[in-house]
Amino acid sequence: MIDTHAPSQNDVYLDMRNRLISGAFSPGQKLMPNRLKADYNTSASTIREILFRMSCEGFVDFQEQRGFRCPQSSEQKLLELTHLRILLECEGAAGSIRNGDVEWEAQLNASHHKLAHIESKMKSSDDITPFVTVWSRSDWEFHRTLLSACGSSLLIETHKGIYDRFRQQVVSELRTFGFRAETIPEHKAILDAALQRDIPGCTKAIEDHLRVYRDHVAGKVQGFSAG
Amino acid sequence: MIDTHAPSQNDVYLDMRNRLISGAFSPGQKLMPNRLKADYNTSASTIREILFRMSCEGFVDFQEQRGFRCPQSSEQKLLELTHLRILLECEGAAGSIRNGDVEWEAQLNASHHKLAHIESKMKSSDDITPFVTVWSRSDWEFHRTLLSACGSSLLIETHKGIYDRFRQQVVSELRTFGFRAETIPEHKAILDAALQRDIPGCTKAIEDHLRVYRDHVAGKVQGFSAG
DNA sequence: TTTTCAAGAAATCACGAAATTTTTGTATAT
DNA sequence: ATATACAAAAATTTCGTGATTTCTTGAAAA
Repeated sequence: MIDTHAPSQNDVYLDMRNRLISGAFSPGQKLMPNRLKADYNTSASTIREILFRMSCEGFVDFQEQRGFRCPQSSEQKLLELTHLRILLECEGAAGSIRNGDVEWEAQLNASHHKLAHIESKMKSSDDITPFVTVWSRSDWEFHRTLLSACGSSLLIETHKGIYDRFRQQVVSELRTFGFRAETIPEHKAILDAALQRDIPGCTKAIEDHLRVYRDHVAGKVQGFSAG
Repeated sequence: MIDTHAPSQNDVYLDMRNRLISGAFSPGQKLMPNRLKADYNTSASTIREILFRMSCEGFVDFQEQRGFRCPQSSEQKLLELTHLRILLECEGAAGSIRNGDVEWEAQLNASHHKLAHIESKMKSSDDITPFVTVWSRSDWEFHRTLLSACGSSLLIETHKGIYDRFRQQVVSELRTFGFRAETIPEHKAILDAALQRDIPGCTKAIEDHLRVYRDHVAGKVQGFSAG
């Protein structure tokens, strides 16, 4: 956003959404159109409109006459988000396993390869922060590809919304962005089961991958650090 | 909307949403703020903002620089909506069965009683149109109550969004609003299984209740008329 | 110290006009 | 007759303003 030209509404939308998801605002923080307009070289009305849009999707809280706020994080929210993400992701993966062709297998392989590459570098690194942005994108790319052949664009869209809100919560609660050393074998297990067309196995692998967030909430897990 | 005073933004939102769901606009029809503002005695900007909100929820289509449209109906959409509705409703019902207390049982009984009352009147009536509005509300109330004790407000909200879009599609494809004579025993089966805390049975009853829309799409069912 | 209240500051909301883009209709050329 | 170019009309998007509401501040009373 250095260009002096006014960016398109959609650019602003995408950037704001990204900032929200990646924890650029602290939970509960007020999001004021009059302040934000400076960041994008547009008017307050435009920002307001965009904030409004995002409040429907759950990325910002909105109260009439009280403006917009970055959503408060809570364990309950993360629990519900995890629960729903598991449900949608298992259903979508099952669909892809049933319908996916060789092209899908290839794409899944490719996205996992990139993800594994980054994750192995992160594992052997003290500070993961420089990787976090790329890893985030790769993790999404892998999970997105997993569902991409399920045949239901509605399921895919719904899952994306939940996935992003899940990420938003994880970032604000765990400053690791959700990366753990264990994600490496977990992602591998998902990939293998999917390529073997093993629906129950894939379902289980996805549950195992995300179960940790449920347990975290339930207070059963202490360590969340990477490495 | 006869009052000359400007209604609150939320009133307009609710009414527009209702019109969209109940088929007041034909699929593909343009939704222009400049036209619509007359219906509500507000400005075009307000209408625009509301339309934006609803585009996030999927009740209207939006294209940049091209405005808003009532969504095109398609069999594929109904299929995907049905699929997702089954998934969410089964999961939510299972949660309610696990967590629901006596109060939940009572509410479920009450909402089913009202629903059954209307449906029996509709069954013995030639023209169902006068009942359609009340029936719609009752059907929603029953299914909402079914999930109300599941413990996840996120699941409830997500389900509501899908339910409403499902209804929107059904209305535009089948002018019966989705009522069939068979819904009466189907609703009863759902109620009974839920009260017996029979999760597999309830899941199956829900699937049986909604399966007909899948089959309709697949061309396996001809008659959709009520009675 | 805590609570109440009022005045000032700040933010939100609805509105309509200006600017941009798309669509429509007509004339011209191939 | 079809296609292209151009102009007029219509619709969409953006943005600044004023009215209304909410939030903050600080002094007075309990």
